[in-house]
Amino acid sequence: MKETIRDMLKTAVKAAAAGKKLPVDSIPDAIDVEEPKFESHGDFSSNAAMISAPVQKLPPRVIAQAIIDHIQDSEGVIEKMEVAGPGFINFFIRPDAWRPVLDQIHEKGDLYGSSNFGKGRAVQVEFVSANPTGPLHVGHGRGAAVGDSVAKILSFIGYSVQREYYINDSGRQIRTLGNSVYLRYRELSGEKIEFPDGLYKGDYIIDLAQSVRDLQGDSLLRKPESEAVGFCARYAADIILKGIRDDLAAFNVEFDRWYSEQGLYDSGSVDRSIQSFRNRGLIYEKDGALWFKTSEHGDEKDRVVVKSGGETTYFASDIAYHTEKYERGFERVIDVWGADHHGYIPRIRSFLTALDIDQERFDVILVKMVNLLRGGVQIAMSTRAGEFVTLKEVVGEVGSDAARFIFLTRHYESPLDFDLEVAKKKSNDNPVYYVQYVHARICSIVARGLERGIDAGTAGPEKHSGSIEPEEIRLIKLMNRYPEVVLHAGRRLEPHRITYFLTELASAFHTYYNKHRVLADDIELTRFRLYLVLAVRKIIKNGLELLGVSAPEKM
RNA sequence: GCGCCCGUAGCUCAGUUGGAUAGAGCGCCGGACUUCGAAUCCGUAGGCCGCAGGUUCGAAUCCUGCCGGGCGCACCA
Repeated sequence: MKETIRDMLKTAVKAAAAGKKLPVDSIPDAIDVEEPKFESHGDFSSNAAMISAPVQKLPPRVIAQAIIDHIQDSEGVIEKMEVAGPGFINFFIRPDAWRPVLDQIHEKGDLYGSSNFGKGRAVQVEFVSANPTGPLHVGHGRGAAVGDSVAKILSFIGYSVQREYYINDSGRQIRTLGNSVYLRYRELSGEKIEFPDGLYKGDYIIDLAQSVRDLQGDSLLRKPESEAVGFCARYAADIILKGIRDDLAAFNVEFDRWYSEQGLYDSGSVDRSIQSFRNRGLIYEKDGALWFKTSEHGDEKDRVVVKSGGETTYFASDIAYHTEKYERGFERVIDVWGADHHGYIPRIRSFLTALDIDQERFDVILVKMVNLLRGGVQIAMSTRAGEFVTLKEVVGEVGSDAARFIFLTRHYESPLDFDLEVAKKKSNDNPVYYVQYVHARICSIVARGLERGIDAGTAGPEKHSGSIEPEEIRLIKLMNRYPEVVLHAGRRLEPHRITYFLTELASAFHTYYNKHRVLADDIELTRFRLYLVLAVRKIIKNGLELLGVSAPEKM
């Protein structure tokens, strides 16, 4: 509909110019056709005349009038047009002209809202990527919800998407994990242990130590410490990673690939990467360490890749990893990180510049923290002390749907308060049910219709020529907007836009439902309304799917 | 001290990448179930969009400077 109007504007300007009413026969691409906030401003409004003023060298209102005079409305969708305010052109759509939108929705079905914006380009979304040193907590849950939803949306707008989890399974933290488990293991074997700071203290470490004992008995005590620690590290990381996979599966998040950091070392990829940058003079030696010249490309200082002790840093494998991402053929790479890592961005960006990779091809989604509350009271969390609420516990308590939806109710850059009690509430406090309820309600209506012998599947508008209610037009207008909401959410990588849209659509539906009966006395009217309501159901389901939330038929 | 993010209704937050008169939910108060699901709806109140300048036809949005908050500034991960 918007495009139609845009086209009409272009042709009108050409026609006006041809008739010598305007000096220039084109309009800038920057013009907008938007839905005004106020109904009195029409269904659509354009700033074309104002934007064109500098080009046409005429007052906006004069241009606007000239355009209106030359609008050709071949399809007859416009009821009236007017010049308003400083030079807006307002369009009022004929109520009947909205009906074809319903046909489009039904024709496109599950694909309504999808597009080919991405043109099949390969994009990778890497998210969660939590170290396998402990269970996932709520913060990871938010990252998972955001990453997965972004992936779904991008896929829906025509990208070829791969979801990846980067496993930090090498380096010091894994050794720390091994040490932690090993010490607990010795403790369980009867030794008196002074548990040092800096090790992982959660109860899960003791559980892991116990299962090492169940498996190996006392045998590790007789082995050299490094070997024993190594065993504990590998064993613990495996178990924890398996737990992470399970937790994510319960959260309806699936990855296409689990990428091992250790693999980058084993394959020699890290060494090759370092060597290649060394050859190019981008990595140099100083004070016995190897440094990357990130400062030349925007970082505030150079960064160490290999410490003087010979140990590589996290940045070393990240260089290799991100290089590989592009070598694997991804045109776009999106990393989802916790906001506390934001200082890391210039590092990666400067390295990409060094690689001569266009910055446009790299995005970071920084997800801010989650404040977990219970009944308005904040729950204290400390990863170090091992006191935190896990994702598994939250999903177990409030359910995957509620958790995912709430994680996506805010822009990811905004800190999120997550109240467990609210998440469980079955009321308007809780937007998940508000939206899901629409789906269930419509399913229920359809079922009742069937009882009366009306098959909603064959319902249609064809014979209904009566007038359309304002609440019906409002619903159709909203649904008409859905494709661009999805597109925008995808372009900006902002799933919350879908959440907001669904809430708005749900609200419009509930209002409609309370005012008008779908199963009316008039059979043709009923068929039309079923047709309408089925379209709503389709979009609710589709939108929820993009958020990774189910659309129940009964609640 | 430097960098990034953020200040919008009592609370939690949106605001279509510069549009007309500022938007929701919650909370408060008052209403609506003999008919398709009340997990719903309807109504009222609530605002120097942190402050001060600037850019222009037009600013919550862009620029500068303050004030206030969060985070980051390692041969950490």
